[in-house]
Amino acid sequence: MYLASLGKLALGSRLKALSDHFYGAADEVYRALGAPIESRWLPVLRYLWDTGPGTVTEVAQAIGQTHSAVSQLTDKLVRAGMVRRRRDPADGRRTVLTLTDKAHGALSGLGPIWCAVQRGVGTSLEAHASHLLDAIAACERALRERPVAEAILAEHDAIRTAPLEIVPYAPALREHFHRLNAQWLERHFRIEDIDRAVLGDPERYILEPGGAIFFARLGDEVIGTCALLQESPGAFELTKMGVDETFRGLGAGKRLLEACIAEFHRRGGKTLFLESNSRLQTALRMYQKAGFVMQPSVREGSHYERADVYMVYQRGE
Amino acid sequence: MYLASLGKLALGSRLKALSDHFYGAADEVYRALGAPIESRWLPVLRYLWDTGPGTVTEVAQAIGQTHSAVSQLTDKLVRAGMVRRRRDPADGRRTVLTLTDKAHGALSGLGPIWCAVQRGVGTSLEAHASHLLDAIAACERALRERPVAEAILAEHDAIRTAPLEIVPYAPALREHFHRLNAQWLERHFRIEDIDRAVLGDPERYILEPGGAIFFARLGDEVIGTCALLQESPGAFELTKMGVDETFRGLGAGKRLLEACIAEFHRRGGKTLFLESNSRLQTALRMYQKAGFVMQPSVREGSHYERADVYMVYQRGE
DNA sequence: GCGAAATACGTTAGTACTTACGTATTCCGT
DNA sequence: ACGGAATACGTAAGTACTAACGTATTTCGC
Repeated sequence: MYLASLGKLALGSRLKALSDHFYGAADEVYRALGAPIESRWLPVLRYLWDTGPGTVTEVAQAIGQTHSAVSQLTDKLVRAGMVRRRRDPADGRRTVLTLTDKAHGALSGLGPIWCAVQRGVGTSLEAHASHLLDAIAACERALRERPVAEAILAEHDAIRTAPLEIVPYAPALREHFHRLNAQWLERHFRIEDIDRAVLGDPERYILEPGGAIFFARLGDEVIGTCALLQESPGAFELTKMGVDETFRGLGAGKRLLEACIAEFHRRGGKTLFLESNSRLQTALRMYQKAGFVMQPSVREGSHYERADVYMVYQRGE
Repeated sequence: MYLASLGKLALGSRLKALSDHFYGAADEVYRALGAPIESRWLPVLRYLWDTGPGTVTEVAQAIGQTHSAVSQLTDKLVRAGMVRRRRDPADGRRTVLTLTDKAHGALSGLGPIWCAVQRGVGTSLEAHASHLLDAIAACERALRERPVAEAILAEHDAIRTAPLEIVPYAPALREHFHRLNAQWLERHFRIEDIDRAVLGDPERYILEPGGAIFFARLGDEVIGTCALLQESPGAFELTKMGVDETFRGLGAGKRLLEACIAEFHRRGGKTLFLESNSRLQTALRMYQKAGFVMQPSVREGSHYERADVYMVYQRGE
């Protein structure tokens, strides 16, 4: 699913879709069993059922909606004969909502259905349902304490003011080389033996044969890396390009690519190629813009199982 | 929050609220930073940006919405000058959506904002954000394989056909006594020392002093329990009433209560009381209906910290 | 005890979708 | 080659909300 690849950017859309799915399923069940209620009524009806008559604002706060929403929903419930509106004699501003006898009759027959919903969701989603509920509860709590918008703006400030720089390999950065590459390998593919070797000892597998490794730093954070591997004298492979998922879109990949190409020229390389996978469309477009040209078939004797794209750098772009 | 107490029944409502929250936060950020887009545009714009021009249906499937929604959103994007509609020359039915130069310019400047969103949501919600994403992905997958509505209807069928019966204590049921009580204790309070003792060895603490324990079975499952404890000769306490959360609403609690009261009479008891907590409104209403009357103050020398309600059974109801 | 502020609620207008439907265009079997 | 089925899309109508506003009623400060 495409939305999943957007990560936290598309949280709203995915939550909405899930929400609609559950509402739809509930209504399907109510219809199939002839229950005289709709899924959207449930919070109001259950609240009045559980805690007795209540005012519009009280109900609205309990179920996390605006008083207008409750008021409009009440219109429908009154029309359906489930709820009565009464002026509060003690406070003329308030409207007290009360379940009618019809509603009491209807709701008391719904026990088995609600029970089936609880259990059916559980059997259909297994443990994921509880995980989802737990995650929702945790997020509701966190959002009440720390507004997201503020946190995002603070992050934006930090990102904008921190300088983005490309630095060459240093032993202290070895673990970052592993971390940044493991991230995308694990997400999209799996770590092959050759990856494990190279990521574990980049000095031996990349630097000693005459290659180079660069890192992108944003302030104190190491957010990306890319390597230039000398395959044979004068023939270089661009490989192990990885940018932290949460730092994509800052141009770190492009800067790393430029640094590698410059290094390739500085060393008087003759050919520069790369192998990649067609799933990584964003990366492929970046390679193309930098001057790599798609080859008609994969490279012979490729190191990687996942390689289904072979690109070669053409000097003149 | 009231909705949380409804468990899986209110999943739709809570997901919707969360969804709206994230949309709102995103829009707040876009406004604050002067970004020329809205949160609802993101899936379409990002799709076109990531994978190039696409048809209405193609976009709709990728972002999980109807073609109508995409078509109407396209109207807005065209009006905003971000997207162009073009007839597909190869297939006159299709409309190809393309980003305008203006959109390309706008989107290429949004990298840092999207990056800030990813990171800001992460810092605000900490690990909960990833848990939520994982749970969403897992549920999306599960829902595609097993429709919830069917699972619910199957559960309903099983519940309706299984007989609900009340049975007395048997050693094989001891673990159920613990399980059913631990469930509500852990959810609402904490397990006190006296609970641990009684739940661990009900034969010694309840049966031997002249009490009784009943269980509610639904088919093969043990779904509830309740105990009658002889405090002093002729004085009984109703205690340890617990019904599995996913089996509430089937009347098991009421049946257990009736069984205990009948047993109290059978043993010629003089007084019957219970201690509870004002948070357990549903249970209190059930006790009231069964003939228990709220006392003005808590019982002297109560066993429990959590007790703030004291009720005494009045024969005549 | 009186006027301003706060509150409670309903109404209106608007948004972001959905379902249902109508109209092109293409596909496909004969 | 042609008629019906499938498809692609747009439009209309409806739903479930929210935000904004208006109008009662109550509360509060002095």
